[in-house]
Amino acid sequence: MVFLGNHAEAAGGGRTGEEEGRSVTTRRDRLREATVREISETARRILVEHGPEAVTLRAIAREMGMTAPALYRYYDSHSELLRHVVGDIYTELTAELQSAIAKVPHDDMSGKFLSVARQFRSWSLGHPREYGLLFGAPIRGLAPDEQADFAEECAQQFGWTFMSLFLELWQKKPFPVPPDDEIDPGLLPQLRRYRAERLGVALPLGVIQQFLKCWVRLQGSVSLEAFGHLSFALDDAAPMFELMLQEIAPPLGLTYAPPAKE
Amino acid sequence: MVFLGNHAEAAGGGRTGEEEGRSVTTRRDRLREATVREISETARRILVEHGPEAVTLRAIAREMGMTAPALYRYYDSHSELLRHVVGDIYTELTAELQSAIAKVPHDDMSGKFLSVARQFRSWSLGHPREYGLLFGAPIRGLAPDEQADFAEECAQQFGWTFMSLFLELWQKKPFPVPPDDEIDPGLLPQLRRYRAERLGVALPLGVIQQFLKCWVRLQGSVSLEAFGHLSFALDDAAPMFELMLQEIAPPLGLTYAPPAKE
DNA sequence: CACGTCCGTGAACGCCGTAAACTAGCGAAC
DNA sequence: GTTCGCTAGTTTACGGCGTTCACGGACGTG
Repeated sequence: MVFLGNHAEAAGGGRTGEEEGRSVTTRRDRLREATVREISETARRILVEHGPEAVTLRAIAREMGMTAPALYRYYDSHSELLRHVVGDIYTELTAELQSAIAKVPHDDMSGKFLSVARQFRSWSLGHPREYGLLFGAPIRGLAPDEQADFAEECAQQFGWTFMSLFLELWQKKPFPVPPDDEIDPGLLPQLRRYRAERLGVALPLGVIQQFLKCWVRLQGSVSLEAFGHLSFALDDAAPMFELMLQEIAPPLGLTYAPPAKE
Repeated sequence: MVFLGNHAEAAGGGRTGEEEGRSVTTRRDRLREATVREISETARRILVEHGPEAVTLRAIAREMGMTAPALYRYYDSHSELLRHVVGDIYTELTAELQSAIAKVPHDDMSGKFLSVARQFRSWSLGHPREYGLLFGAPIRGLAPDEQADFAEECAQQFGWTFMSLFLELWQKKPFPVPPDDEIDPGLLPQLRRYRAERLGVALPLGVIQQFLKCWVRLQGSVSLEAFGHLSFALDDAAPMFELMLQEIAPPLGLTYAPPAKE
């Protein structure tokens, strides 16, 4: 599996001419890395302050005191730059979720589950522009290149955060899952494939089905709320979210507890 | 309440100089209306064939054998044109859902419910670009003007399709709903406001809560699938959708039935 | 010192939305 | 029946966009 704990690496793509192996951090490389970081941060700031359509090469460069073509020294295109920003955001989100898990006592699985779910929601509502970029309609900087796409990799890391919590949950205290012969025959091969290709661990397909059911409810709720598609009726959908958590928890052998008042 | 059955009206905004009341369909008006329709259709076609970012004024005009500034005779801006396209799509979607309801025997509420849910999903998967425009991250042609926004009006009509089915369902055969004092106190005033401002009918708040719960699951599932956020694990999420319907139906007093094989 | 590599600029191309000035033609009024 | 006003369209133009290219200057290394 992918599963890398740290995320500050894989920066330079290995231009020609280096002799492999030794001190890769020449002075130039350090400057370059700093610039790359500044580009991402600037793009992110423009995204937050002025919306996704304002994240143009010229605006980023202007903000940095450069001209637009200079950015081509760092990214091949506007799309690629955006994809890296997306990757960074995924990584940040993943870190926030991990930290939400870590804040809970190690054996309190119910607490971990509720904590990560609530943190996902609150991050999403607190970063609507970023959320839209990550989970909105797949339009702009799309077209994942044939190469290992940076954003895609970070997205998998993000997904793995939930999946691994789910695995831990089932391994520590198995909850009832449907046997294979009660699972929709059209779903079985897909679950099998997912288990083989992405998980690579032996576990009942019913666990994966249960995971997907929960995931759909969780991200479905968050998406609707973050995109404003519940505001036709509600200003604050938090109670609906908690209601969903109340429904989701028991079948997983978890006990619901209301959020700690701050 | 709004509730207008037909939707082919309210075209001309009533320019100055007419003497009110009589034959509003002068020859010029007819031509103009035809052009307006052609603009929408062209924009829609470009959207479907080349994606949302290709729907530019110049592209639409080019396709119609005109120049871009001519379109300003019909719409004040690119955004306003897009909002009208959005409205048209909402209207089409609403019609499809209504027809899905109408295809089912009048007293078969379970059938109606399942039919409209499945039709919503299949329309969404069959029209991903349109779906993204309607329900994606709120970015592009946004900013609903102070005036009665056309797209917004069509969206409400769309929402009403589900809400009215739900109402009919509850009126014909009431299902159990939580009493007011079991509803989250933070949710109560919101439900009350929604009932007063948008529904204007007397019904228990628990019904509205139940409606919202169902709506979140339904549109949440469809959104995730239509935006490709389930493809990390599944090629075909239909079984997951059916699983959700199986869970949703009983609490509403409905009996699930698998989709008719075509 | 000389060289190559990298970072950045400026100008340019073809898109885009939009504004303004202008024109051909229709419909109605004198 | 001519005239007039309104309408639907054009051309031109401006600024901003992504992107390409030719150029220069700075840096690190031999």
